[in-house]
Amino acid sequence: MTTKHDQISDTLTEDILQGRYRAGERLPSERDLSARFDANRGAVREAMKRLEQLGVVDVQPGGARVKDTNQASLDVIGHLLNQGDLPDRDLVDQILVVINALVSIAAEQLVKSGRDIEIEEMRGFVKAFFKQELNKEAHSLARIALMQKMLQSSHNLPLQIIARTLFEQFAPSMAPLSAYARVDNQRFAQNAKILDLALEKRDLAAVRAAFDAFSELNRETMVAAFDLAQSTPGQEANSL
Amino acid sequence: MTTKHDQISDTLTEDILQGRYRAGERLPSERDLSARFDANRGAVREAMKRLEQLGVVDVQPGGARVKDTNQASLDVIGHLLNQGDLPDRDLVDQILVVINALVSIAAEQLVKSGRDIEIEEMRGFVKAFFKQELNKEAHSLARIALMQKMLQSSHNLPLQIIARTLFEQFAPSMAPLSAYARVDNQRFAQNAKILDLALEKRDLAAVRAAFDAFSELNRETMVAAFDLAQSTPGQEANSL
DNA sequence: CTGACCAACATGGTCGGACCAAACACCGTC
DNA sequence: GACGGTGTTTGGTCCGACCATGTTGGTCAG
Repeated sequence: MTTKHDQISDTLTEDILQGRYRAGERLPSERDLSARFDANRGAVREAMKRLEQLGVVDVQPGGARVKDTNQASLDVIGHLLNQGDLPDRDLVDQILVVINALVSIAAEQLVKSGRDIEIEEMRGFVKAFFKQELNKEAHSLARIALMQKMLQSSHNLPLQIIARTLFEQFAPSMAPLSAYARVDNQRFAQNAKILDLALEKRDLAAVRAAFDAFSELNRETMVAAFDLAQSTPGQEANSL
Repeated sequence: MTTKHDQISDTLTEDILQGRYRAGERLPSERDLSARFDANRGAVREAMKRLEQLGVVDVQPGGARVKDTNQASLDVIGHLLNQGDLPDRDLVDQILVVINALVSIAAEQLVKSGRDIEIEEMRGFVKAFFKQELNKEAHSLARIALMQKMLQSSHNLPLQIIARTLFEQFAPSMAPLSAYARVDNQRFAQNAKILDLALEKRDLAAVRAAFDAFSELNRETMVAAFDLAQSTPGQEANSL
């Protein structure tokens, strides 16, 4: 069982994100909330602290007011994705754009100032795509490993934090869609070879171009899976 | 006066980020902490909730364990910047890299799918740099306005959230450095003209290149100011 | 009727003490 | 030395209370 203050904060977060409380509006008092959730005020307060840190609410003496979504913390993304049966398609696309861009920066940093060893290690991950007989799961794991290695090699803390935060919220929402994914191994292999070559030469522009192509292919794959899932609804329960 | 649980969470955050508690180590119990801070356990619990949400600590029945920095939330950046007299130079550079990249993505999105009106509005902000008689403050404001307009035009929520979060933590740390900034108005104007032209044509590659150059110039300016400040210490108090 | 002022009320912040279930540490048993 | 049980510690929750401040509504002078 999850803790009580987590239930409270989750419920309130959902309420707010779904617009049941408009931005600027005042939330019920802690005493009212403790009555509504049949909980002690202390538990409610802990939940409020969470909401506050999530950036969806501004707690002040006199009352707690709801903030606008775009003033929230990055962690709201996960909540936004979990609204409804399927995540919002636009949001999914936006996240993919950002993730790809972040990994692209990491690649750039790697080429610019990475050690030779790191480049070599990176090429090892890229070479995983040369083998075209990868099945769907192995392919997915290889893509994730590649991205994570890239981020790690960037030696850029904010970059790593942002990417991880985004990814952690994104992955669970996309997991049920893996059944619909269709990966074009050949195109991935093609792109991987170009990327590998660019890495070997440490050609910044080439790496950038190759990696963007790689990312774009990745994004297309996921968006296609998403659209396919959306047009074939009602199979959420038996995906496991 | 700040609230008590804020003092507690700030102090503990600082302690952890400065390595006084190693990753994996257990934090003192809530009861011990409430004694140390001469506070009620409820206040400590609220502080712990904040630390937990900050991602620097993992609270579980049995004890609270310190997490690794790169598992933290993006909000730790501000705390990391506030350590010591002057922010860490590498971290500052990393943040600038990320911010520039984010705004660059926004620019890309704008060119790809922005409405004509938005492009025009954007050009208005770019044109602000044509006038070379801008003083330091006006120039700084113009740069910020340009970036924010760009992010807003991207219609990418995660992007906006990330950029805002980063910027909000970054700006206060950089404020005292504005005195050391030396802006090369001419180069900015030059870059602005190229960027303006690229925007007019909606030439994606050109916009990207122009904007990257613009960002790089921006970054150079700030890093230079930073280095100058670092070599001229002991003037923190009278900067206002 | 309008506007300024003031008192009563509501709200968040803090406190002290208490109980529970689960995790942990210790110790004797085998 | 490995194992199991027990007592302690820890976080999670509850209750009731007090304070300072913010909010609200009503009163009163203009």
